[in-house]
Amino acid sequence: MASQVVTRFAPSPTGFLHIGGARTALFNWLYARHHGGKALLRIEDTDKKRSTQEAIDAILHGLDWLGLDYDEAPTFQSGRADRHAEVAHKLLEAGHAYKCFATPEELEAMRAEQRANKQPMRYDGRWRDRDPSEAPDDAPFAVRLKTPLDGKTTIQDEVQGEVSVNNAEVDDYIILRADGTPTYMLAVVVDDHDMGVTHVIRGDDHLNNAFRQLPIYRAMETIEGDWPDPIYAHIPLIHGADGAKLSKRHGSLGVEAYRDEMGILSDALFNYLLRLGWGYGDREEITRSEAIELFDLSGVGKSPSRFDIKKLENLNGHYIREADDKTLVEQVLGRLGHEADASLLFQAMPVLKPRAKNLDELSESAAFLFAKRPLEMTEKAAKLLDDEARARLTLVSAALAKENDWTIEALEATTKSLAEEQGLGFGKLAQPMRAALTGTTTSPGIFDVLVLLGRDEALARLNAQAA
RNA sequence: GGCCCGUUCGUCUAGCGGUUAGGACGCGGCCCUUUCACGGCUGAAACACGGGUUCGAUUCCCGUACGGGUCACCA
Repeated sequence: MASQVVTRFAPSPTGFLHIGGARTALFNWLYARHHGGKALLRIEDTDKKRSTQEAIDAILHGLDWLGLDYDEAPTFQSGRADRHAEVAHKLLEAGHAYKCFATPEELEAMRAEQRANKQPMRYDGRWRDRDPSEAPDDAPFAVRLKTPLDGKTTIQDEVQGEVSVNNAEVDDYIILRADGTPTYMLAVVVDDHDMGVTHVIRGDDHLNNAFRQLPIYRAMETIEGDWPDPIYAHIPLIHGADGAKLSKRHGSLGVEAYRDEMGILSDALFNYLLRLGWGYGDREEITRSEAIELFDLSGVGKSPSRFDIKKLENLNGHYIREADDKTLVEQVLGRLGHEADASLLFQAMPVLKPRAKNLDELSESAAFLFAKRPLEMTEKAAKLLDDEARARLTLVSAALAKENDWTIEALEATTKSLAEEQGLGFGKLAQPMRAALTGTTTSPGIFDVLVLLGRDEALARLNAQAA
């Protein structure tokens, strides 16, 4: 029986869930869901100095907002140090690891010399074959993995293809520190094994680590068996618009910043991240369920991709148009910063939402509904309301005041016949109306505005600007 | 510096030996139109460079250049 697919997302809680991490999480989640396997989450919080509870919460909330759920409670790496040490000791006993008594100062001197001689900076194996009895009594020691000296290791990466590294490139790195705590390299392997992870999908900044981690699997396989190599998939990193590594300055914000500050919808970010570095023919707009159905590692590109906010916003506009009005009303209400009439907003939503590419724009476009007289005018609107325009508003106001049927159809008929009667282009009436009614020069159709505002408010706003 | 990875329009990508090199975002034009969007049509825009292999290379191989990643008792 083929083993079930198990993937994991393993962030270090040293900051928010940024775009790159979110995409790694997404690909892991999609791969598991596509194959009917398990998606797991592991918090790599072994660096106590840099890990914070705030970061853990931010990551959890970010994943939740994106709609990525996990099949088991998160594993906290910090709670598994004993198990990691246990494996380290098994490796030690079996001769796959050894005690290194070199001091940090000694190692730094070694590296300085290598640097000076332009040699690769690697541990030189000085304690690899030395008898521990040569060490001073009670001297502290770290445990190093005894990695193969020659030959080469090749992996079949699901994204990068066949990748080989000469074993000589991999030095005997530390798996257990002098204080007995495990290093990242050991912890990852032990946790992945214990969690039953079959597919390690991670950023390609870890590609070299595969060749460091594999020797642990192979050693443990010989010791106790049932430590098969995982399948690796190293996905390219995301770069900023300028091609440089993503930083806070250009796009590597936490996902909650996209939600709160930029008014991006979860569905839009999900879709955007999916298409960044992955393609499926001509498909652009892809729903969550389609994504699960279509996603595969073979569609992941090998080159880094740049973050493009314009495309995200375009997609966001699409999802705003698709979103149901009730949800959008809730979102906008939270952004308006004042008490607003939810039912009026709901009524207006169908004509508001096709015009917005993010929730801020949507909220701004709704502001005129709740504005108090006298309306604040934008510069353009004020300029538009010259004496002639005000005179026209008087005519419009008078004509509309006689209108009993306050519907789009009736108002349009009345206004258009007035324009014809006066020998005016319709725009000569509509633009001043828009300015008077909304205080701006852009809005939904003018008759939609009239109806949404209601007879009394609409006439009052028109009269306020009429000559 | 050693090692590893990458390179199709500005950006995201399709392509998997023979295509007028396709789509999307963005940009220009036109249409729709009361504004702004939406929508429709349309235009400009790419195989990094040099060698091979081959009847034929965007596609396969090797270099070069340019990007990126990684080399801790961090993760």
